[in-house]
Amino acid sequence: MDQVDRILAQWRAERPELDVAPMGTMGRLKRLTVHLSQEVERVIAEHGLSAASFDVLATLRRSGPPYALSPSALIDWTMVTSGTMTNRIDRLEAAGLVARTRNPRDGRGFLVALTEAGFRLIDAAVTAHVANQQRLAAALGPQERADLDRLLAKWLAAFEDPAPPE
Amino acid sequence: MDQVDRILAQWRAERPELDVAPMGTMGRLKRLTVHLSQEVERVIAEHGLSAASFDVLATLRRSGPPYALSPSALIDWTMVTSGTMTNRIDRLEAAGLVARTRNPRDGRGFLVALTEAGFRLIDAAVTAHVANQQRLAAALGPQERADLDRLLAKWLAAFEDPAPPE
DNA sequence: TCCATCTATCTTGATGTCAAGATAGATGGA
DNA sequence: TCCATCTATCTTGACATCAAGATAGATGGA
Repeated sequence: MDQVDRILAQWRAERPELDVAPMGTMGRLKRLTVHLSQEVERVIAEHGLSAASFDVLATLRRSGPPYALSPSALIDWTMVTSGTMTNRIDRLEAAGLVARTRNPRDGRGFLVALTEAGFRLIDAAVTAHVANQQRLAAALGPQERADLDRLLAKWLAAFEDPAPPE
Repeated sequence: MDQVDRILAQWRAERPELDVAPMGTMGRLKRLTVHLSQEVERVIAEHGLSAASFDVLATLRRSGPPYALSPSALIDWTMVTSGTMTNRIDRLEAAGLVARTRNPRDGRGFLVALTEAGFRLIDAAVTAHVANQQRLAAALGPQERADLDRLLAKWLAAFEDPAPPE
């Protein structure tokens, strides 16, 4: 009997004709995401980063040399709108962690590149982040983690096209 | 090979010493939550509500007669801070969907009650919302949904105390 | 070459959120 | 009764986000 069970019990008393089983699963998904995000953001904040900044820096870092992508490519990887990405890049640029350069192939666009400081910071932050994720995942056993991963992947496939973003 | 798989492949190429399996599961969890939230908010918006407003109205509705709770109780149910809840109540009050009354038992506090209009609106919105959730959950079979629910509940138990919020 | 159209990015305005602190009333022990 | 302390709620200021629209450069066909 967790918080979600209590919510479902209230609905069954007030609106017994509704089938609230999917609400239970989606409620657990949402609440779990909130709790995990709070833990993840705590560790990221220890490196002076917000989740939004970490997201962009990590995307650039894992893209490999020369650690530079267009704002459009960053948008495709991160599930945010163009306005949000402009704002994220502005803040990272002001912090000296990325630099905008004109895209030589397209005068409308830019390339956003990690600076030396940005590279060092995200490399250290990612190491701590991955260790933190392992700690959080330890609440489930190896088989359970594999089962969960498979189920999430199947559900996610209902939304995400198999084509790569770039 | 979904978007998360592509992200993991990049990390394995750039930082092969990191174990990114938990990152994969948590990434799927996060992305799935974003997609599901977008779908859920679309239907809620058809009733003129934001997810934040829906959340408060639904909490009041399922609490049963007299459909009134203190801001503190609403905070406990909804995982937001007191400042956020003040803002939510202000907007709902301005829209005529809830009313604040002094808490007769505690002069510091209030009771937030559904108005007649708020009750009618949330009852209609919840009906559509539950149908929408069933549609979204249909991407998995009955056994898969049950398995997923169990795994999420187990992980969630690492964060949520078994004690009720009120 | 020109221009209609498309695309990449940025701007604007409104929401929603949190952390930290302020305020006012409740509470219990001396 | 009084007061130190606790608690419920609100306020403030900073971010983050989105939708819609603006701007400037790219592109292809006439």
